[in-house]
Amino acid sequence: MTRKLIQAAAAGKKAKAATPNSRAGGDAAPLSNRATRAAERRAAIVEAAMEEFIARGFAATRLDDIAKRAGVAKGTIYLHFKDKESMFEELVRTVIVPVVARLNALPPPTGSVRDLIESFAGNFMKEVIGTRRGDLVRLIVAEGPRFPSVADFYYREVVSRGLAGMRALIDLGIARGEIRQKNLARYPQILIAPAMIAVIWQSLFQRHAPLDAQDMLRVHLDLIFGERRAT
Amino acid sequence: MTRKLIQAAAAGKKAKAATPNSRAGGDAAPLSNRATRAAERRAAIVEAAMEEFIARGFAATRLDDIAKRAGVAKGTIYLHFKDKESMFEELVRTVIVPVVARLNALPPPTGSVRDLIESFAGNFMKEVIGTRRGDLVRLIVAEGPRFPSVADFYYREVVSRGLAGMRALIDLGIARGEIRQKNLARYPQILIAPAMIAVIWQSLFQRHAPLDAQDMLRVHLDLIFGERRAT
DNA sequence: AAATATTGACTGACTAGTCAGTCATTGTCA
DNA sequence: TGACAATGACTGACTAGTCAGTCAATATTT
Repeated sequence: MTRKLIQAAAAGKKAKAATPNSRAGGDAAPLSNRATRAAERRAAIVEAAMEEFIARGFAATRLDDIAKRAGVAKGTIYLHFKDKESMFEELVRTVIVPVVARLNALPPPTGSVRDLIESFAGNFMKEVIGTRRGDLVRLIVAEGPRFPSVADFYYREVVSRGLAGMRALIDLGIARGEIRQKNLARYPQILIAPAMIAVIWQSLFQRHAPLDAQDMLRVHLDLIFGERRAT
Repeated sequence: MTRKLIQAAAAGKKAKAATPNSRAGGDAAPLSNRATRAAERRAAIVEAAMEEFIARGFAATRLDDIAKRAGVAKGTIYLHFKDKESMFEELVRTVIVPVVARLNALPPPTGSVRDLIESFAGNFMKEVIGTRRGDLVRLIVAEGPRFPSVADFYYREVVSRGLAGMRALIDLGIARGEIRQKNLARYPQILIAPAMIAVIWQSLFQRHAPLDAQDMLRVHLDLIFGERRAT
């Protein structure tokens, strides 16, 4: 009997939740399609899981909390993921993949290398630092050692590609005479370093001393390209 | 009977360890066997706890494992620390404090600023990157958001001091004409950034692509001070 | 009605923290 | 000095609670 009441409540909740269908996609279709529905569920779980993992770390995150946040029963999670661990791994993949895709959609290389890098990095700052994505990076740094497969994946898909891209830009800059330091091409990490610092700073020390990442980046680029003449 | 063996072993250990009484205070005070022993225990617990926390993170670390590694019963931990959480916090303090102390023991500023920074950073690399201390930094990055008091402490004792020191050096470099970029003084983080990257790289990606931190540092300094003439 | 999807109560393994008891060490007294 | 008492550091079995993962019951879709 307790069961019945609970079920009724659950049913009510579901019915209610089904109406305000404010999904990202604007289609008014009833979504009675089972597959669509399942995909939505999965997306909700991924979203909720990311939130929780970022806030508490892998070990301290409870599946019950993820389920509650996703508006789903715990069992449902196991319809989509084998266990907590592989959920974490798949989650990182799921979130990272579209980022990689966008990286691959290269903007046409026009203008000076400095402008290219500045606009690219500026975009990066805006979309990563201080956002959920930035927190994800910190999460990977935090849990990487215990999830080699995650670290591997991240290295392969993001780090190595990102560095390769940076290296190409640096080579271009060197060829065009914009960059003096030829050795820089050996360490594209140096180009990225301030951005990484900003990500970490944001989540650890922002409250103590706010950091203007954009401005820091500009100073860093001045170091590489030489001081800029008046804008 | 098991008990007897353990006790005997402990006694033996104590006798051996009691001799090299290298306390900070130089007083030859007796330090009654008992107190010495307790201090040793505490040190063993701290050491073991650091190892475990670094390897597994805060939440996934079992006190039983720490106790076992320290050669101590679980209850003993609670004679030294209030609970797991405050153990973690105190542990970070305990390990960091001597580092800060050494930072404060400034080396006399002789030679060029570049040499100063290079030797300082070189030392840093050797003592931090790829060592337990480096792992501790990563641990702080990982757990910081969930332990504000740890992040606060680390910021106050290490980050702010380190940055202030760097800023002083940069100012000196600017005054002496070794550094062109005046704005660099506003972001000493840029000076530190490659070192942080190296710490993180070491623990996440070393296996995929080894990173010569020393060399990277050199390139980075070339960026700041200008390319170096032949060594 | 059958097939499929979802639920959430339940289980069992695991662990932070406790505490009554032990015993080496230290202190006291003859 | 040697015998005895007091101390408190240390132990580890135990408690109380947590949480990942399961599955029979229920709901929904076809």
